[in-house]
Amino acid sequence: MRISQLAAATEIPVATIKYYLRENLLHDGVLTSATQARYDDSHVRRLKLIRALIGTAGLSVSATREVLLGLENPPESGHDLLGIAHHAVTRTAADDVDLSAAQKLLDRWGWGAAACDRDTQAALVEALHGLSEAGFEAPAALLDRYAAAMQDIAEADVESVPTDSAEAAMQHVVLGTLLMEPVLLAMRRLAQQSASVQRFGGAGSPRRPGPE
Amino acid sequence: MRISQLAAATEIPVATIKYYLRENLLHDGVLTSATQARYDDSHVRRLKLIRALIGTAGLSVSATREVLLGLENPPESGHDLLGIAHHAVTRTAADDVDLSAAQKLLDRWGWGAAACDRDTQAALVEALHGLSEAGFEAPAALLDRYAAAMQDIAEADVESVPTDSAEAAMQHVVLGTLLMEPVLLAMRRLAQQSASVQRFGGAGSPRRPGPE
DNA sequence: TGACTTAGATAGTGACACTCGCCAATATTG
DNA sequence: CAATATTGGCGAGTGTCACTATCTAAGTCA
Repeated sequence: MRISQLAAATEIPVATIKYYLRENLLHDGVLTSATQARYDDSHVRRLKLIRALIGTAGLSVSATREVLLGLENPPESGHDLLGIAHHAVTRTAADDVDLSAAQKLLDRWGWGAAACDRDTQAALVEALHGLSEAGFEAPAALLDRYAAAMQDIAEADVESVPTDSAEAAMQHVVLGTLLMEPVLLAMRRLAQQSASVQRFGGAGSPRRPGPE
Repeated sequence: MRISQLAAATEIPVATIKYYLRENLLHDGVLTSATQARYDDSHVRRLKLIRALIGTAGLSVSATREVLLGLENPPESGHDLLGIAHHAVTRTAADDVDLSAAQKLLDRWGWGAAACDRDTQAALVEALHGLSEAGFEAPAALLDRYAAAMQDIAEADVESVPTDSAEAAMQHVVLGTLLMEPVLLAMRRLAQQSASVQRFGGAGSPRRPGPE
């Protein structure tokens, strides 16, 4: 398969494929001469994965590179693999962030504070900070309810990891973590719309207050 | 309060405040002369809100403008207000998107397909498509479990909307929708880490496979 | 009076994800 | 074999975005 056929098969412009090659997101094809290389199915699959990570999951090119690298050189532990996925979507926290608020919540939810990544804890603290800065004080009961729901989801996540093949487990953990996020957010919005209709009545569609 | 004091109070550079003024995110101060204006507490609050929407929630400047506009000129129905918030985080779907997959899921989850916004449905379809393109086929049972959890969250969302003041309700719906998303995602990651330790054992921290 | 601040406008910056154009070397086609 | 098309590799350009810097005339304050 030549690059133009690869482009046709994936609907990605040749220039973009070349860019991904340069950025080491996509492995090189086999050079058959100085100006020709062969690509195969693995390139097609890889490109689809790249587009899903960059497009659907909204990762940056460099975060995508790290995730792909992690998939190729998997750590021994499934837990560390999860760390790679989480690291890709969580920006590094400053050293002086106060995590005590997060620790308190983790303790309350029984999520063994020690086991949890600093950066992810910082992300929670920052998100809650943004909320309160905007004048929204989330009642503890509401957060608890959210936490219970997310714990349920996380348990489903972890339970659904296949144990037979290590490679399948990796794919599953990383993709399930990163690509499922937009699914979950879309689900929440749809569920909100449904609940909102029942609560407020469906005066109009969410987008249009009525006939124009 | 002059602009430099406003900048000091919010820790936002003067140049950035001027930019927000130009972009109509922030209302003008009261001109006391051709080159002086007074700002007050409402500007401080507004700036904090803007930063939360752009920074925490990750909205674009133009989406932020639409949300703020919606907060100022509230629609009569709470449901329409939710639509404004959802519209801000959901890109407009093409006309020819096939929503039948979404309809089927909405029916199965009892979320009254008709009541749900087209664009949000399209976002779900697209997110699921990205997942399968990447080679991750989510079992229906897993999606059902996710849906149940998100429904629980959405019900908590809608129930927690205050009914006394219309203004408070607006703030609540919009901020609860937009600013809570990063909170929920951080919670999921932390819960995953906790569940992962219990499943795979905590061989190392998620970020570091071991002592270096 | 003179140093400092400001509104308002224009232009510039850096990051990001591509996208384009070029060239020499090949491959394909007639 | 010659004409045409394609390719790898590389440097440079594009458009978008959220700022950021600079300038000027007009003001404020000590």
